[in-house]
Amino acid sequence: MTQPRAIRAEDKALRLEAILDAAERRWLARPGIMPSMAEIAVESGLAKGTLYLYFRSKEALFLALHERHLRAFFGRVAERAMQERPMTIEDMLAVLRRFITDTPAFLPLASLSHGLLERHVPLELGFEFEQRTHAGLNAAVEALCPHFPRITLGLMLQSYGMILGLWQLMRPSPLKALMQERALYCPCTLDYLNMLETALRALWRGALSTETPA
Amino acid sequence: MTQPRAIRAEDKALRLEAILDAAERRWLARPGIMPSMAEIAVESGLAKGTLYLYFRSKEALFLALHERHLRAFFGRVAERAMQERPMTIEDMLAVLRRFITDTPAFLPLASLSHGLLERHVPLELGFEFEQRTHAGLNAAVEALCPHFPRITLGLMLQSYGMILGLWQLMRPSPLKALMQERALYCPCTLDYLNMLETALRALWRGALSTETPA
Amino acid sequence: MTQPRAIRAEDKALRLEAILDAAERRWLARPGIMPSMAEIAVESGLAKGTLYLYFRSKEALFLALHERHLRAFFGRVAERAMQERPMTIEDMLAVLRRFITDTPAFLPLASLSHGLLERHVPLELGFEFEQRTHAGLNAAVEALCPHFPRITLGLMLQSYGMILGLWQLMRPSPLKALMQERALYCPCTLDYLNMLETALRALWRGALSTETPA
Amino acid sequence: MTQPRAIRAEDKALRLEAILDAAERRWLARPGIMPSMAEIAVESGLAKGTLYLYFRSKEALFLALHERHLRAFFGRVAERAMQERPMTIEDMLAVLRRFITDTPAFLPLASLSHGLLERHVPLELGFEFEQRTHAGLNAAVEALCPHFPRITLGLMLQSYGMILGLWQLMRPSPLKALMQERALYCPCTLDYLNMLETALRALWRGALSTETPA
DNA sequence: AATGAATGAGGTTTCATTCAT
DNA sequence: CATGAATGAAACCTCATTCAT
Repeated sequence: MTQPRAIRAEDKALRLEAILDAAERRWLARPGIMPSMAEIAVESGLAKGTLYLYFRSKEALFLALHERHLRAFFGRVAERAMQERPMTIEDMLAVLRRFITDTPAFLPLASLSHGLLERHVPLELGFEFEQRTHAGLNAAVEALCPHFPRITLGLMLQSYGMILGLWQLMRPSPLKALMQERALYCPCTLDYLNMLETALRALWRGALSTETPA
Repeated sequence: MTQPRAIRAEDKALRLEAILDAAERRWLARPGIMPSMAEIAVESGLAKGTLYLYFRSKEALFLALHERHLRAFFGRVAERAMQERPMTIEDMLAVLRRFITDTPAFLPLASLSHGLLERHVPLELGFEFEQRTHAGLNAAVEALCPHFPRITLGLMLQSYGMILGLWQLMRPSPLKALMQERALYCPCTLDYLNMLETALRALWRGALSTETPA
Repeated sequence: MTQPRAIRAEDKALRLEAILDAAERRWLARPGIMPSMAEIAVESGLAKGTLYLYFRSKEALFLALHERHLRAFFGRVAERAMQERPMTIEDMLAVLRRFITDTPAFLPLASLSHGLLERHVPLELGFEFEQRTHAGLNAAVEALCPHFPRITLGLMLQSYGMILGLWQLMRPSPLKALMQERALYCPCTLDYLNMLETALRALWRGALSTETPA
Repeated sequence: MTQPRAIRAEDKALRLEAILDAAERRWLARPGIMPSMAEIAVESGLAKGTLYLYFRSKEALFLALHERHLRAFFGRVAERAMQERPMTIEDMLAVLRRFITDTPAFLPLASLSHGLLERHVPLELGFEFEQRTHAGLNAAVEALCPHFPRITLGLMLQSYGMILGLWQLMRPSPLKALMQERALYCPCTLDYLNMLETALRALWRGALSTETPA
């Protein structure tokens, strides 16, 4: 009933990850519905109070989960960028598509994270999150520089914005299913990933093309 | 204490708008925090129950408010497009910037609308909303066609996604203020409107440029 | 849209009955759920406010409906009692069974009437109801006297109590269906009408038998 | 402000009973009016949320209270039946009268329980309640068998129906007081307990008498 | 007489968080 | 460290009734 105590820092880190795993599983079980702390506690086999030993608040927990996603994504980008063979926009899109497909919890959680979490998290906690994220983003940009000399932090931010915003407009939902059924939209608009790639292709082409106008 | 009765359909429409006005004021008073129905009732000088004569639920009320925003925006676009003189991307961006500036409640509410409302609103209600919105969007696209022959519904959707997503990343907040203070980001990232225009310029240039690759 | 005005007392009485009819229809549409005044208004084709011209309150309306039922029952009893041929307990039970079957709204409404209505109805209104009911009951007892010389007001009251109480214990309901499905009760307990007749037979035999003990 | 924690199962059972006690006190304070959960919380010295740790819903709470009553009654019956000396109908009635007098909350709550609770309680919860009650009833019948060889489950049900139904017709109320004042009824009808005993005597005599007719 | 727009009280339940054990 | 019992704020919506038209 009572879990063994995590004494060493190493064990604590493992337990923290286990909690995040549990939260992610519950999140995916009912996408878009924030699981309650009680739910996460049951899923992780710990008591509610124990969660608060590892996270100051529910928001902090989910912010950490989101950060884990971002870290994983930056990692994948850097990994690909490190390889010898040159990268094209299509390569970049492939990495993105792969990540989104592998990490189904990423997009719905990201929507929430930027929409709600930042507001309800102590300033200092949010600041540290942003700092770490920014560092990771910078590293990714630097890694990409050899492949896309004209890349900027701004373009990355814009791309992320597109990823998020388009998701909110096109995420699968009963309503979307109904609309498709009644043939309201042209087929293309119903496939988030394709639409996203089209958009990012245009965005990057427009941003990276040499003949930048005024 | 008791408000005069709205008997004629005309008066009812006015009262409905007045309720939306009240909701918008409360929304702006504490941006990002959904006001309670009690709050809106006080602000509008009506009783709580009366609000439910005009809106089936709280979500329906806010969805209507969002729809009013969208209608207004489409109206402005169409208005400009109807004029004789040709439009450039910059003209389009000017209309957008103007609208965002004039309608401070638009962006925060739009974030919520697509994030939450569709989930909590009866399917049929959501469907009608989408249908009307889609009609307005189509009208806007058609009005813009003479100016941007290569414009598509998809590009409009992508642009809206960028508007939304970027807002969530860059909306002003105490955290953003703190980050600026500590000089974490380059100045440009702190100005949502500039960043948005840069992004849309790139996106539209990439999408509308004649040398569209595969 | 606006109904013709009921000016003559006769027309008013008709309209009053029409309202009761509407209430009974709605009551039967969802047995056991008190319809709202709005519902009754729609069903009767009148406006909510109009109902209050005919009944002081919702409770008064349903009390009137219940009284109509009782009056009908007493009428049937008297009608049978007036006939030449002698009556047995079985004849009495047949009248009762017939009435219950013909008037499905009677029992559920009676349960409510005695449970709730008397409490929420102005004393004077309740008093008048009781007075009229008592008169009808007395008349029924007198009509039955030739057939059952030992009959008393008390026995009638006890019988009515049995009708009501047993109904509450045995009324059909999803729970009862589930219990039957799982064979919890012996079959006999599941048939209200049979159980009631068994009970009343015993009650009347015990009460009317000549060898009344101390 | 914060109550001591009930950690052991034993303490929890005590607290559960304490909540039922509080509910019963509030119920008696305004007979027939269901106290709100807030009221019960105050009376029990606990927080509202704590009540929900012990009962799934308000209805479940009152159903448990009713069940406690029934259990107590069956207990008393069994206790008397276990004694050596033979039982007569009058002994049975004495037990009943004693219980009703000792447990003033029983009858009003029983009326509600069968009228409303079963409808608003999840089927499974209601089923378990019925099952337990049925077991208790069976035990009582078996205990009574030596004294009343012809006793049946049906007779017990009929008796309970009479207890309930007659209560609803004769429960004390301002209206009843008014009627008595105006001498509308003969005195006997105003005394529930006497009327009930008369009725049950007749019922049992009729049901248990050897000369059962067709 | 008829209408129906406006009123506003009323109560259940959830769940993040705390802290005694 | 771990537990889980206790807390209590927060907000929606219904619907009987009134009364201006």
